Amino acid sequence: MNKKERTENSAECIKGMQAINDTMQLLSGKWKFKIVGALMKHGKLRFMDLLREVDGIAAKMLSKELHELEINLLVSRTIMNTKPVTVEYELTKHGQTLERVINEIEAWGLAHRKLIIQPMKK
Amino acid sequence: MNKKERTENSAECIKGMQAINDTMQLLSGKWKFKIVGALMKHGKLRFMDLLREVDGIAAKMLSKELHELEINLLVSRTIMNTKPVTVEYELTKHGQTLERVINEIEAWGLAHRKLIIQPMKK
DNA sequence: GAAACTAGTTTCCCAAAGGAAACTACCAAC
DNA sequence: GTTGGTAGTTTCCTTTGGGAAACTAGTTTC
Repeated sequence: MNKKERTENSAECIKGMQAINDTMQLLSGKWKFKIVGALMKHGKLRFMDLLREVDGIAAKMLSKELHELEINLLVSRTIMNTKPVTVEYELTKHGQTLERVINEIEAWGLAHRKLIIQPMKK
Repeated sequence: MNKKERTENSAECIKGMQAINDTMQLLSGKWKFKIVGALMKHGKLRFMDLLREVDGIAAKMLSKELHELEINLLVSRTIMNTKPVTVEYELTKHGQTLERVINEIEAWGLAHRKLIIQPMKK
């Protein structure tokens, strides 16, 4: 490997680390994955639906997390012209691209449970 | 969908959520992904190597995170018979299976940066 | 006009996460 | 015997994350 290749390789490394940071920052915390998961499974959901669907979350946290997801263009927020007003939350097209990531994380978790957690109990 | 199917579907849902929790618990925090990433790229690394390689980490955190990764059988710790003693950390076979997860997270982060972060600057 | 639903916000508090610096302990080289 | 390398641990402190409950505000139904 010559100097140019090493420099490029190092740059790739840093870029990759940065990319991992980007993703994890958007999805860090106790609730983001669960909210995205709920929206992935049900499509559109209103605030109160999410409050019921995401087990254990408080209104404050739901509100805060939805804001952050909206700012990052992963979730859209639509105020409906109903009485009383309802608000629909939905994954954006960009938000839907998280499916592959979430599937991998889920698959690894299942495998880990089979390989490590279950055998430990016996 | 009959009652049995609904029950099974709901059980699948819960299992999937649990799997996501399992994975994220093991890899939560500011440093775990970076440590695993460093070991994935370099193979074996000693404590001081990691301290230098993982940018910004303090000895306390590195020590704590390595313990947790070791307990969860993702990283192995080998004391070498050298003077002064050195310790080699390495991903276990199980730890190496994280590669697909990390690749997806990295790929999504890169795409996100191209789609959302870069255009915002212009 | 009181109760109940919508969608949040605000306040106050606690626990967990994380950082900086000092410290232990062993060994080698100078 | 002092400096410097190995691999950590300990202490003390600040920041962040998160939870419970009360509160705003508009609308509808009884």
